[in-house]
Amino acid sequence: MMTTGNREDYLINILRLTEGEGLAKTTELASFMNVSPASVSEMIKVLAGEGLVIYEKYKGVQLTPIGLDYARQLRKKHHVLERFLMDYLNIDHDNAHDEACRLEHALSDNSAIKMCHMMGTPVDSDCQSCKSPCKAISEGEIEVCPLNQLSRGDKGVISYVKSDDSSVVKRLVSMGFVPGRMITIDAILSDGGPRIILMGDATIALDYNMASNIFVDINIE
Amino acid sequence: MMTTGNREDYLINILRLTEGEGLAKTTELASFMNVSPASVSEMIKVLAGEGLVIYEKYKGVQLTPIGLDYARQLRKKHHVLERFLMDYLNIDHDNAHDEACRLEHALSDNSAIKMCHMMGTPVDSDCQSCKSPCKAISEGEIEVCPLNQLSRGDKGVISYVKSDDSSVVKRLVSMGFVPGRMITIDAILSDGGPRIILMGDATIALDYNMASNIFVDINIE
DNA sequence: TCAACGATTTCGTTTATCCTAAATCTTTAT
DNA sequence: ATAAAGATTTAGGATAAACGAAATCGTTGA
Repeated sequence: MMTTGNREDYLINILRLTEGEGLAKTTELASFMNVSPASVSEMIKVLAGEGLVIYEKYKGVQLTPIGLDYARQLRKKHHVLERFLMDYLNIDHDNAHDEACRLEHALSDNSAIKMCHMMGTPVDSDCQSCKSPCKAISEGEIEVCPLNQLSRGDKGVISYVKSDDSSVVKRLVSMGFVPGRMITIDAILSDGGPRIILMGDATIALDYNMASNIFVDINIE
Repeated sequence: MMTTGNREDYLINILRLTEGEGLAKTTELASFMNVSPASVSEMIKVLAGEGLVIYEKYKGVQLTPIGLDYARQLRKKHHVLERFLMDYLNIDHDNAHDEACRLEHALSDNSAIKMCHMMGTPVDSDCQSCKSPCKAISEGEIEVCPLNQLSRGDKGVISYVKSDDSSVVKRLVSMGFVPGRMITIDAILSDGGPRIILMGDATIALDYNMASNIFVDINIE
């Protein structure tokens, strides 16, 4: 099941062309991937031999269920990386896409899932782990709650940070509000006012609205 | 200057073995990289031909200034990725290291720098962009900056207040330094000296270190 | 000094992937 | 229906990188 980065490129591009149904033609794939039709033809044979695609000569190629899983997993990695590059690093879409195309082959499944969690649920389309409720390390009786709704003394672990405004997420992350960190509400200045938060060795004052973007896992008895 | 990921592995491992000075022996490098001495011998010749290493047969190999730059850049990427995987995704060191070894070849220079910025300055050793003051999170319109680094006349809105010492945060908050307040730098007494700050109707003098705990959003053109 | 042993390089192959050119299949226009 | 046009595959060769085995270098103990 461990194919090379190259084969992976073929798989993900077959998925892009077929979206799971229908056949991709050799020439189509070749121009899409900027390689010669001859190369496609050869590689397809190899992939077919590995059970990742079904290939009928002169007809076209399509993914097997196994190949489809594999390709979707790859595309999920692509998406999560692309979003990270765009939302957290301010890279424009075209460059983010190109870079994600390279990085996707090197990112482990585990890291991809953790990145999804870290970013809330920013991955569109078929990212299973991100469509399902993204609770970080679920166990027992846990509830996710926006940080601004916690009371003085409440403790919890950051589950995710989410906002419509990506710069808000970036700022919070750069302050250290990342999934997995434990926080405690030290003080609340007024109902809609700033929260004072303990996180690790730091004490941080955050305004009510900012705090509403941080979602915290808290234990319930 | 665009070598393959493979050549990059050789460069970074030569750097690891020599730390910029001295020679790496063929066998040493071979066992370090888990390849045969024959492979090392051959690859080294190629790298020498590209001006990235200096090679004296039967003696050993060392990086040229160009190769050294290249390898250090790679190692910087490795570090920033490793820290990201460990600090943000909670991956243990060994796995983070292995994954960084793969990802480092696919990460652009630009993204590496932006990741350093995003993470504050968590990258140790030779990460130039992280040794220098890490300002600029976004190239967009807003930048978060510690108050003590603003110049006379600068205006901004308090984004958050942060300190390792919670009594410091409490004191600042009790003075009125809470997220959302607008401030202006009225005067700077000396480089590392007190700042005079206008906030609402009040004028407040804060010492340089205290001011460093207040983070301000400023607009940039 | 010099022979033996370990370190290093060279040589001949292998694997993965690409390419161009030639051969072959499919489709379509008359 | 069928031949030209277009799509696809096969053949043959290139390149990057690896390996094992054989040849070669260098050092060191007697």
